[in-house]
Amino acid sequence: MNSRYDYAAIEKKWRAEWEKNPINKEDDKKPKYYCLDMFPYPSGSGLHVGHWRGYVLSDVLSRYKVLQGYQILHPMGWDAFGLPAENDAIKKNIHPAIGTANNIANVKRQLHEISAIYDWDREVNTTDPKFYKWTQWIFAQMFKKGLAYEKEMPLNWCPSCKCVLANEEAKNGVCERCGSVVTKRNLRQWMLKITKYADRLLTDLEGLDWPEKVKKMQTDWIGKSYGAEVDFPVKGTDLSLKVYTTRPDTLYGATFMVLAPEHEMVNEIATPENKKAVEDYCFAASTKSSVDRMTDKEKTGVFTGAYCINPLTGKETPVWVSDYVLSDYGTGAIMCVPAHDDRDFDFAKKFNLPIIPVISPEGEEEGELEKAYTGNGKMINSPAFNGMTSAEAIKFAPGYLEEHGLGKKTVNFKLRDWVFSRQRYWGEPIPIVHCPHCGAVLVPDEELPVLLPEVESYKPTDTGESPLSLIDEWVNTKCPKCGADAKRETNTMPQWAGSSWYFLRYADVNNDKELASKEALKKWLPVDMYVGGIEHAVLHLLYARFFTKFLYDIGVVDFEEPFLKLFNQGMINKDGAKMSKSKGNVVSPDDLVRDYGCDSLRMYELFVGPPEIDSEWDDSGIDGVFRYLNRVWKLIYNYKDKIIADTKETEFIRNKMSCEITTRLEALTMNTVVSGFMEYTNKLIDEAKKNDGISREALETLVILLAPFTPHLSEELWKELGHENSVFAEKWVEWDDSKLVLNTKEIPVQLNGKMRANITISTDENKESVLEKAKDALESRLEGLNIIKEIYVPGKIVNIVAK
RNA sequence: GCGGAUAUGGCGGAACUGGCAGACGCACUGGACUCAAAAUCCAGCGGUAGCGAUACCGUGUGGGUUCGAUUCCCACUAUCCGCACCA
Repeated sequence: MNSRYDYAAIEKKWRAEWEKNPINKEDDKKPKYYCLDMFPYPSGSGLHVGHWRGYVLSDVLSRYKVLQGYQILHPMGWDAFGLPAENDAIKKNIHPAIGTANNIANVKRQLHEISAIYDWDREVNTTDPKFYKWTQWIFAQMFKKGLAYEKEMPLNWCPSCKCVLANEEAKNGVCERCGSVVTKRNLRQWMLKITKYADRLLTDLEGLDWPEKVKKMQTDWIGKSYGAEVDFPVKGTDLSLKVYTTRPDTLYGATFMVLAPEHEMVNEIATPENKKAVEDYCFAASTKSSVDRMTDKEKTGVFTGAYCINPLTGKETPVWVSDYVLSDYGTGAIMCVPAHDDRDFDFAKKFNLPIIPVISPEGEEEGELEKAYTGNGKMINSPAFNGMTSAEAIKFAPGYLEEHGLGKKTVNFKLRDWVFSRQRYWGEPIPIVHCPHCGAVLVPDEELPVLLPEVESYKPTDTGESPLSLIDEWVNTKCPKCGADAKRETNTMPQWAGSSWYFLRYADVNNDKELASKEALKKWLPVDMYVGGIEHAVLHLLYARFFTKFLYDIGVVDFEEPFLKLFNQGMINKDGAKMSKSKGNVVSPDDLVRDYGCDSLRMYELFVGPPEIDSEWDDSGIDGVFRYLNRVWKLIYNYKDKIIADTKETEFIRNKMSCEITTRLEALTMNTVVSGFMEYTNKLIDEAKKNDGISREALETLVILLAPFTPHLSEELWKELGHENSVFAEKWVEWDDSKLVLNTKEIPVQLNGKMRANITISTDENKESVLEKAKDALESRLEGLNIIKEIYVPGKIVNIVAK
């Protein structure tokens, strides 16, 4: 054994050894553990230390589970469709498939440096026809069930990406990918009916072991609300306007109505003298950017000239049009209660509309309202509800309206259907043929995959058509149903398609009969631990849950939730900013592996801070971990031939260490695991020096505990301790609870709550004796004082209260 | 605007159910080894006063509960995150 810790040689040796003899062997006698990383997009700039963080964490867990006797599925793959590869292809004039393959090769090389126990035989790649065959197949099954449909409607259009965006990709009216301001465009697109699953997506969140934050984000995104639909007859016609409200209790206070500019009845009800103004307003609204529509706080609007009748008061309510009303939520029309809604209040003030309060705040005088009162209170001016509180009325009102045939109880969701087509080349072709006679016809399952054809130019167009539409020989085909001349769908699927189900494919990557066999799915799924960034809280994670639920409904999988436990690792920043090539603050793992070794970097990735919090990369921080591993090396080097029997102290330290490391590892507080290692190893080193020797149990415990974190070092030291087998063939350490306390203990003594002395007691010492000792220790300080109270918390602390 | 989270030395951060605040590490200071340096080892390292034992102050701010509060309660401030005209 070398006196120096030669990490480079050790790591090279064991990596080769594991290549020949993988430490994770499939064995159906063992329980399974599926530990999954969110698979990366193979970008050209490669991995930085921030990417390592999650991968190290999941690998530590996987190796820990190996030691606990599980068979592990810990796979890796590539989410490789998408715009960057396509844009890169346009720039370099190479096929995106080639650029993608190059990037994969590079990132794969970098991933090898982590020494994770990935099973590369199970690699998946979303751009591989053998894979996207099944992405298309899932779409086909959705089509058959009526969950995939075509619709023409105003959609989010990113002028820079030149394609439509899903609602989830256009938060705040800005493209999630490139930050451009999104415009609205009327386009015919493929939609997936995710809204049909809204309730299940909401209620099933409850049982998941996920961060509360993510559950809340999904809950808010789904946005379930309870209320009522109320019909307002349009004066002088047979028409009526349907509105949705969550505040049916305030119906007596509804003094006007507002329609979204896109509402279908706008034209119908506008009076001739107002028609021109209304049309002008609606046209202006249609050209306004989504951002402006969302952020303009100043209300605008136009009167239609029409009036509705408030069904409860019988009074006339003028009907207005304003772009603060959303056309695609509720009914696209609202009743306005300016007294109790901020937005309606602003509108009423601006256009001088009547304000009638119907809720009176408790204990306050009625008077001219300066702003809307949105709190609870007593119902007033509301014959049917007077005497109730607003909380009572809100429950009572829907039933009352139903009884009188004025409306009905309803729930509404913010979640919209998923816009599922993109006008770009580098994605899965949608397996549809458009026939002049039969309409949209599915490509039969047995003809899948519909291969992505070669094309001259990948450049997107401004027309809302995919580059695929330029390839006549591909576009022109026969209708699978009637054989007539027909055209292929030229849109492709969004980037999220493959990632919505890839975790199923790992179970059975080579299957060409099914997306995965029933047996394989039963064996490995669902995912026990899913590790990845928070940025997918409502995108990927919502889509994947939706796909899983659909596949459950058609009998492909037998579970409804794909990811039982989720962990979001924080980002690693440098100089206070997210690492990026353009900022030049990228820290490369390659250099650190060269200078400190993989084991040091693995351990430092965990030590840098609490794993769920964003952390700042500290260049010299890794020195501390490196020094620590050198101390471990020296401990074994110096004492492996000086083995003595366990002393009371080492027995205590190794039991305590086993207990602490395991508890902290289970809690995923990885930074404290590392500090725990340092703390207890330092203690063992002190003991070894004191006794000029140390027990075999102490050294072996340390080496096994370290194995998931520093696998190469542990293997080497395990061999140095005289073992033939791999350390990963061992069992995870156990400890003896009865050895977690020593028989004597030092406890603090306080006088009036201030720490004044320490006393040594034996663990079973009685209260009287402890207090006696404590008072002795405080003797001089107690002179001239009267003891008022004596507190002893057994084994913890003594506090004497004296005056 | 609404909702959520966080606040501890020069820095990253520990502290289990209310019980020695600052574990562990970085940086720094002094010492040993060395011709010298690096590496390593030893010691110190919240603030103020003191040669010193020690004393007082100290977990964002102000109050409260308690023998005892980083931890619980109330109010406030700052920062970060999510949502944002969803009726």
